[in-house]
Amino acid sequence: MDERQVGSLSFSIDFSQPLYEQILTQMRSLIARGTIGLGEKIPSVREMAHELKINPNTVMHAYQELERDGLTEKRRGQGTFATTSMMKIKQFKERFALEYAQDFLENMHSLGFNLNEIHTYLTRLSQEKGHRKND
Amino acid sequence: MDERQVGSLSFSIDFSQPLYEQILTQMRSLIARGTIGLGEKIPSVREMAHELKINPNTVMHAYQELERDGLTEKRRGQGTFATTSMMKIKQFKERFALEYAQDFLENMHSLGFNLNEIHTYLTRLSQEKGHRKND
DNA sequence: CAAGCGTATTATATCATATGATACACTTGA
DNA sequence: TCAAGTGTATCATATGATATAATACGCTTG
Repeated sequence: MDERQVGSLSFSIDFSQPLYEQILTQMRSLIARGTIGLGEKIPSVREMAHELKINPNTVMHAYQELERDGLTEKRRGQGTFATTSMMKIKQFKERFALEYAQDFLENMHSLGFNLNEIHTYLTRLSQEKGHRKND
Repeated sequence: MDERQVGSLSFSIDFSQPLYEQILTQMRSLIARGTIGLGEKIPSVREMAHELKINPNTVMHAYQELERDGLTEKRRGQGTFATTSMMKIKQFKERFALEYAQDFLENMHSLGFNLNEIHTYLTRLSQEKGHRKND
């Protein structure tokens, strides 16, 4: 694992996943959580590539996905910016939360757990971790 | 999507995932849920390959993972059998349930949801689906 | 108009995935 | 005994995703 700063942002890069997916996931989180504010400029393709020591094409790949997610808006000659639409971020979060929850339910179901057991399991796990700070 | 019978078992194969992963996931589920009983013989590598119209090597790949999971035992010259150990199945289920739950919590967390919101979300979703039969 | 943007193209390399063919060692039942 | 059915191993080959590298174009701003 490798922790790198790009401007005020921190990215952790390893080899467990495709590089563009790691950038994508972490940028999504930064925007969804509001660490990057509405309309705020995000690092340019070249800057990201240089700071993370990876190829600009790889960063491009991630940035194009962000655009499809509705989380960013690109302005030619200026750069890439977080969306100014709170609604788009809300929609993104709803969409992915739904997907994550469905996948989770489906996975647990395929192991033979029913809804009661799934709830019990998640409650137990989240209580174990529950003494961490709220955020 | 393509639904195929292998002996008394049904497999659905598409191109959304690697073939060996689809076999692996579905075999895991069949054993974890008890559709395939303790010590029961599972289809041979060649039979699976023939019925699913895929390469034996691809089936082998999946079967070797099942072995590592502790869900099957191979007997040279005889075939592959579901484990006779209820304990191993229980351990498998615990391990994956933990992994699925942790991934889910982490994913939701990265979207900015806190534990309360996660629970609310999952409850809402499982209630929507809740009128399906228990199984 | 230079510097910094996103974008496009072409080439190359590696790895995971999948297929195909063949062969070997083992077990069972006829 | 031996044929048939097992798991296993080893080649070769093909494709797609991932990543790098180099280069160039069009747009925007100071």
